[in-house]
Amino acid sequence: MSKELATKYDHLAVENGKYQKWLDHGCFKSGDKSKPGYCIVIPPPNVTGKLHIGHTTDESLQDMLTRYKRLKGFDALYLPGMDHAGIATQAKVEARLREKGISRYDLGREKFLEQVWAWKDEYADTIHQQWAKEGLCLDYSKERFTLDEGLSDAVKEVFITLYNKGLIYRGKRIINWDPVQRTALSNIEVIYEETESKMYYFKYVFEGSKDFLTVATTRPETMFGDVCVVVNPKDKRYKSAVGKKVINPANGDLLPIIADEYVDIEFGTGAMKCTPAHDPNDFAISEKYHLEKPICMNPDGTMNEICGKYKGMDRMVCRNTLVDDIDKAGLLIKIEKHINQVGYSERSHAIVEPYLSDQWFVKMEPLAKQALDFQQTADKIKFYPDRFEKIFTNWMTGIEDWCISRQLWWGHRIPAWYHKDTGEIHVGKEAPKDIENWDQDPDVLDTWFSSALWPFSTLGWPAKTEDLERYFPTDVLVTGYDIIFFWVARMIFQSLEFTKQKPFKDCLIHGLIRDSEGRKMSKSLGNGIDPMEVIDQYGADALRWFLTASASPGLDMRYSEEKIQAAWNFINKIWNASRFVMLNLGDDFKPTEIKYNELTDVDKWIIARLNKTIESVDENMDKYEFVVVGTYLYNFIWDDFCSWYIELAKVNLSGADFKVKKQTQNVLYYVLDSITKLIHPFMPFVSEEIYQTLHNNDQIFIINDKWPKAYEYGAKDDSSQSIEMIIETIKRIRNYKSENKMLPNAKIAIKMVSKSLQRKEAIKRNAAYLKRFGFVDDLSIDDILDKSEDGAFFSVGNGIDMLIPLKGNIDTKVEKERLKLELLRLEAELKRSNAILNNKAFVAKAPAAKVEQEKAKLADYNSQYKSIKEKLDLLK
RNA sequence: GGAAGCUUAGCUCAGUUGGGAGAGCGCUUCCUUCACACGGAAGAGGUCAGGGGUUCGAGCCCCCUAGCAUCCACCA
Repeated sequence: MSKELATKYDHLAVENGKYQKWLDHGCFKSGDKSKPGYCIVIPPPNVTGKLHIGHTTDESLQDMLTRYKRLKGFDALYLPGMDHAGIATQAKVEARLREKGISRYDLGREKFLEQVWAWKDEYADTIHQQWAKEGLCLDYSKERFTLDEGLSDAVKEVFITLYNKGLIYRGKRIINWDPVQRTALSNIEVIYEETESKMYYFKYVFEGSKDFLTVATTRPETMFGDVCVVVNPKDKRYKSAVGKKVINPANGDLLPIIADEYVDIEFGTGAMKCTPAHDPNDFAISEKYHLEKPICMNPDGTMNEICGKYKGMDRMVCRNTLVDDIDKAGLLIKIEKHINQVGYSERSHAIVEPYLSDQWFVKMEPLAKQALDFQQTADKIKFYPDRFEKIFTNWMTGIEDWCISRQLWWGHRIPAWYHKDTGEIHVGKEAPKDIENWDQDPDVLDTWFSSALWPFSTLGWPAKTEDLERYFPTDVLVTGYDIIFFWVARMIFQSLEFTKQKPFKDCLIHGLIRDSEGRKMSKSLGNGIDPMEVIDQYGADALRWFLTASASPGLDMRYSEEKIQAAWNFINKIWNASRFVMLNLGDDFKPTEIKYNELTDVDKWIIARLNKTIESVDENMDKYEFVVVGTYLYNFIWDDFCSWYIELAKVNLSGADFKVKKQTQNVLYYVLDSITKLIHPFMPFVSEEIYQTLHNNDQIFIINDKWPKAYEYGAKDDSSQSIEMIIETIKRIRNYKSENKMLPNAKIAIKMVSKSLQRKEAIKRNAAYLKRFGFVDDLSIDDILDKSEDGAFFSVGNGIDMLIPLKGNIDTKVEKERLKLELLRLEAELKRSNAILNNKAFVAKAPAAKVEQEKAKLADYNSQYKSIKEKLDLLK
């Protein structure tokens, strides 16, 4: 052991430089064909800025799984990449330009895109540095970007194929229009928020009459686009009105009154204005009755030329001005407060305008059906937790067509050209030959269109590559529930359509990280946590342990610094335990073969505990139950290994028996070595540091080693009763001293009593531990207790009693009370145990092992009860 | 309106086919013993939201109620 660990865990010293070394030694390279393949693709972060703690959560889980699989002997590929993030990135770059007083239109498309690419390079760089700090074992030789050549080709391939199959079409539909970004949005990019708005009631006077009917609206400015008033045919109030005309108070136009079942008699006045170009339901009515669809707004949300004097006004200004004017004309009846759901743009937070516009759509019904059918097969994607499958299938059922065109510049240009004269559409990878006669569609595709292809486009699709063959379908997708619709669902139907396979076998959904008060982290609240600051302060290992080992699948978790500190403390504990081991192995230590049968009881005990831990960890890693894994590791390392084994081993290490010492050293080495691998997926840096130090070699890397095997030593049914008994006895002694206000290190005499030769032998073998940790200076072992002997009496269990002799110094009254309490406790146990065992249904139905276990407990309680009862009777 | 969650110790949360209520932090008492005081030892603290049901047995399964938060849909 030429290199020693520092006395205190220093995360900065441990983590600095390691990542580069891993890269230099190709630790993250994939492609070893002698092993089975395994693959996780990173959910590509947006190149809009820095990674936040949500990314770190995702990535910690993915990295943990990849490292685990590597140790398990897989050729595990963790594939990196980033997303161009159309709207988001363009908005950032536009905002930056705006500070200089420049708009994208000033620059023009080409110059503007140069600016965006520069931005992309800058932030890609930042993201790379962040991944390094997180310690992600990404294979950078396979890194992809959604706008790179291969992926762009995949996008074109998909677009053209779907177009030719009739699953992509261009049409004039009501879409969600963001007047700030000046682009169409898909339905899920609109966030509905309950908003207090106003309901305006206007008089619509009948043509040639003074009578009127009342129409209510929340958006008066759209009245310039009205084409009729609709009532329900069953509405008696308006029976006679149908077929007549009323005057639009906004512009004096005559509007026919028509009848349609769509109108809800109960709502408002029962008379609805119909604005086909600015409302999806009105649009449907206009289609049904072949009505005009006049548009009254410009793309930037100002009123257009059909609005007369309101032309050029912003829609909200127009609303107020128009209402004033109508009021002056005596046609305003009332204004009421009205709570309704208003749609806001996810990115710009502008109020979204339903707007009639020419856009490209993906026809969802056949694709959704394919995905839903697939989930009925045995080959279906497994969601963890499985309730998210329902979220997915519910959404896919009855889903509307996906608007995929965006009036932006940053993104995949739609591969469609329109003939200047004939209007003919050409869709293809290349432009038509007589390009001078054609104009390419200026729009780009929704950024999620390319993300949807990510699991296979990154592996080379549409080419039939070796990687695709080897790593696809990918093994698990890890992401938050907030993007199931945006991304997960779309990957599934696109993958099924184009590869005829699922994109991933498992889908692991995690929750969101909230602040310590349970609020969502957001820029406006300023409550976001920068993962890089946390890493600087506590280390990536501590942050990763917190993120992976304390979050239940699918549930949100609160961030708090105390929890990170607790994680740090745990690592510090591991660090110091490692220090202890290395100090006690010595500089020239070379492990020799562990001869299991020659080990002391404590050595066998820790190996039994290790075996059980490995078994449980394996089982729960495969179920993605990381909290359970974390609990097993924590308890094993802190309680079993640090609190008990290291302490007990001190006896072996300081003893005179060289062979015992050497074997215990071997076991310490073996267990610590196993621990480093067990924690490696969670804490890659510190585990590497300890591993290399333990092996006295900084040119070997833990990730290339093998995951520990349960029962490499010892058998499954090995009993570790003798050490459990020793531990129990030590606890009893400590408790007795504490209760009796004795110092913990007060010397004490004890008498251990058992009729079993085997148990007496076990006590004799392990007497040194009792002496050292119970501070026992006089230990005697007997077959039978002379019940008249004065002292504090205990039944330790397992047929062993203990007496702390007090030779006349005992307060008999107190001792009697203590024993009575103990009897009461045992009586309750006996009652419970008997009740269960006397139950025929239990004995018949419960697993045999469970029944046996209960019987053994009952026997033990009985013997303890008997011992104490006898002793108590003698005191009377 | 529909769906899927959550409610367990003072706080934050685990609790894996139903079989003796757990952890971290905080709190009390004691201990600077040669891995660790970012530690060790011993403790206190819970009618598992409430009510009903199934079962020999329920924190866990079923039903109802209340509170909290989420997603989807939506009427002008």
